[in-house]
Amino acid sequence: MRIGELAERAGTTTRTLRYYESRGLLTVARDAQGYRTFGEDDLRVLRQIRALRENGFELEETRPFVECLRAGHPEGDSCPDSLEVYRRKLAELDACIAELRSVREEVGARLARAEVEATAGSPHGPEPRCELAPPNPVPDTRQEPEGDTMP
Amino acid sequence: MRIGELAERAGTTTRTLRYYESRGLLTVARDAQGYRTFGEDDLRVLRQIRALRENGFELEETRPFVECLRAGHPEGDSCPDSLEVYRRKLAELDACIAELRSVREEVGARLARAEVEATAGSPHGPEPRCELAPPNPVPDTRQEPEGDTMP
DNA sequence: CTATGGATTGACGCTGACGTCAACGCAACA
DNA sequence: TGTTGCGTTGACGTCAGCGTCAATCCATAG
Repeated sequence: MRIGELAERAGTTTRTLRYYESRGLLTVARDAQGYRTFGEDDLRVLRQIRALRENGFELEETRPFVECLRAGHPEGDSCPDSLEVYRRKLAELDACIAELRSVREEVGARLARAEVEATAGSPHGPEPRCELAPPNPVPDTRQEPEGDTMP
Repeated sequence: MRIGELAERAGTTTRTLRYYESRGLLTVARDAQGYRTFGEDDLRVLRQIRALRENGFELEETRPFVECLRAGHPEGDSCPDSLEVYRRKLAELDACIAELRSVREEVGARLARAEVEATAGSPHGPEPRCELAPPNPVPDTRQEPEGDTMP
């Protein structure tokens, strides 16, 4: 199987696969023409990666799962490192949910307070979008002393 | 008041203020030396912006609040456009929280399932971080038909 | 006179996960 | 002999919100 077929079967693009390879997540063999050659195991690895990505895991966080699969285990989460990633993600999710709820309450309160002074307008279609957790962690380059609202 | 003082009083940097100006959020007068000159109203505008940003509002979403303040209203959320932003943000937050909870359940279930097969390891310090909502909406360049898991 | 401190503009860097060219090679089909 | 159609590498673009120089100017303190 070559890169185009694999991409299609995995529901992604060739660019993505080459990117994964550049990150060391895909080990690639070449044929006589210099074309990348993949097998069914690579497809399994890819599906694992995509499944995790869709749940908001960073690419780097999928590495233990990939290595676990490549070590011959039937599932990517059969290894302790993968479980550790699960646990970290759960903690992240819990923290994120708590934070979002607190923000939600504050915004809700502000809206309610502001709506009292003036007659409100007409409801209107919203277009919500959401971020799972990791991508673009809002550059926290500045060192924060201790307890800070995390944006 | 010049830019350095305003930055310090608002708890931000001069770079940030110049950036806001470039986005049209700050209207700036210049003195004889070409230095930017600010007043107390600019400080109020800035505080409004920073407060919203800390709650996960995009810079662009603060614009109605800024314009509301500049229109002479005592609060940035005294105008209908600002309220509309509040409502949109509430919808976003609700959608995001729901999504995160569903992911949390799935990851939790996967962890539980995987923990059954092997004796688990030692708990270990997590380092959670969180995203409020808008920044970096995970490039949805591909057109999705309808119901998709939003990553 | 010069050092210092703050101001100015402009331009590049950074993060993640790719998208999007460009310029090319290689094979099969007409 | 084209011409598709796949593959290759390399490099730049994207999104937000700034950080980080660099070179220069201005005024005040010593």
